[in-house]
Amino acid sequence: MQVEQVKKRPGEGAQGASRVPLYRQISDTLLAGIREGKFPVGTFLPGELELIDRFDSSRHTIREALRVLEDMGLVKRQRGRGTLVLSTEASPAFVQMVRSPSELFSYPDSSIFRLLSDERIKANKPLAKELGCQVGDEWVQILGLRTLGEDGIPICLADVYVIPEYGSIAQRLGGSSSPVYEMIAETFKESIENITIRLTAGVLSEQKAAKLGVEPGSPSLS
Amino acid sequence: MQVEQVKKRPGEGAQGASRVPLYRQISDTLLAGIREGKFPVGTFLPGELELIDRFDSSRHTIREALRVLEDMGLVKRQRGRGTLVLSTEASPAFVQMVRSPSELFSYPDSSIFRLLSDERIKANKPLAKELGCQVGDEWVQILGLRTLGEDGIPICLADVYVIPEYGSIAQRLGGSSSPVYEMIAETFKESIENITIRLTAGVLSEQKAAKLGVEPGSPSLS
DNA sequence: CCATCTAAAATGTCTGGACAAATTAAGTCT
DNA sequence: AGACTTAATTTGTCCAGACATTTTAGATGG
Repeated sequence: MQVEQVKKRPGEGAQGASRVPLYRQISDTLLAGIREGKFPVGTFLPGELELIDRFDSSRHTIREALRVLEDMGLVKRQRGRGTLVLSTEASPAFVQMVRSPSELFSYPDSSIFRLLSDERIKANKPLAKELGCQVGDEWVQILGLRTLGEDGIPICLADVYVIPEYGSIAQRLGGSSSPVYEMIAETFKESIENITIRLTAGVLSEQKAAKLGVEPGSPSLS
Repeated sequence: MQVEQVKKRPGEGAQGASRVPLYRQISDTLLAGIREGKFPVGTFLPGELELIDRFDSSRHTIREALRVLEDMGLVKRQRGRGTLVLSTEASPAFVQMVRSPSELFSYPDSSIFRLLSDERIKANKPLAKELGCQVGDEWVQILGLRTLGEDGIPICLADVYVIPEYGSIAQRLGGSSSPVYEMIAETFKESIENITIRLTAGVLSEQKAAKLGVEPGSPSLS
């Protein structure tokens, strides 16, 4: 039905570019401007109306782009005033979360972990064999990449498969007592030992888990 | 067209209540519903269209409300699927987690982690693309499988790639202060947040690390 | 000169509508 | 039964307009 579609005008250049949302392109442009010094820290970004004119887009899109910068902590928006540039570097969300007093700055470990994907998949043959399960079983695949610094080199790629049912348990653990995490982590570390790796993973239950009626507290996972 | 707008309550009646934006009221209502169990964790919230009908507002407003919940880490939105309820509590739960001293009561979590393989490989094309490195770069692939009980069903397969150089640093970290682990763990969790996953990874020095002679104290990784 | 008022500017909130893209489930064909 | 196609559902992106609220600066009047 809607196949014919006029393709709108944004796609005129290249559909490759259209894969990146407009508001993203705009936020990237503004971000570059901030880093280049076009919009120094302490000054105000152009108003929304001017940005609308400059990027030839709707206000909603402009605001979406500005929201990206705001979420990054680069700007602060104030009604009646404007969009104030706060910083040129994105402050990783964890910075303000780490309320630990000292051990924070002890290491200039500016590694950043970025979640690549998080999706339910069904085990194909090779994966099923590796996991020792049946083909078609559902798993939750978590893909994450840890990089060093901003554009830094990649350090670690984590590819983890978790069964959905396990999610409910993990959720319970996370909800009530985190020390369990600690313990599991230690368990993990213990078992590996010679690698000094710690890992704990849990995924929240999806409707699947709800359907199965896995009540928290029932150790009847086996 | 904009039909005169019914003036809603902002006018003169209750300006106190009018201070709360509509999308905020909606998000609060949904939040209450989540906490009350109307939308259990693991299920999906009503679709946007239904919410539009239920709250008699525009889609933009509904989406704004859902964005609030998303930013709180309570729900996760996925195109084509819906809005999944992840948790009933916002993230602050993890704050006190790190500090909890002990109480590592034993949990009937008889999961066992078994190391499957641990070998150096060279990135092929797909892996290189995923890692964002060049083909041929060396990595250490760690394969582990976590099973439940002895012969139990598999629960989690971990496939981690770590650069050899990073191993030395991990060793340094692990050797001296564990708080760093804490921090990294927290970082990780924070970045993922909506999945309640924590992960830290490091690799003990192998002969390789020894050969490289990476002295502890040299932060010259970058 | 100073207080007050007014108007302009800027972001916040809200309503319409339309198409795009991803997911899922149903259906069809082999 | 299994693979492929189709259609329906759902969120993502984008546009155009309107009014509200806050802030700032200018104008006014004492």
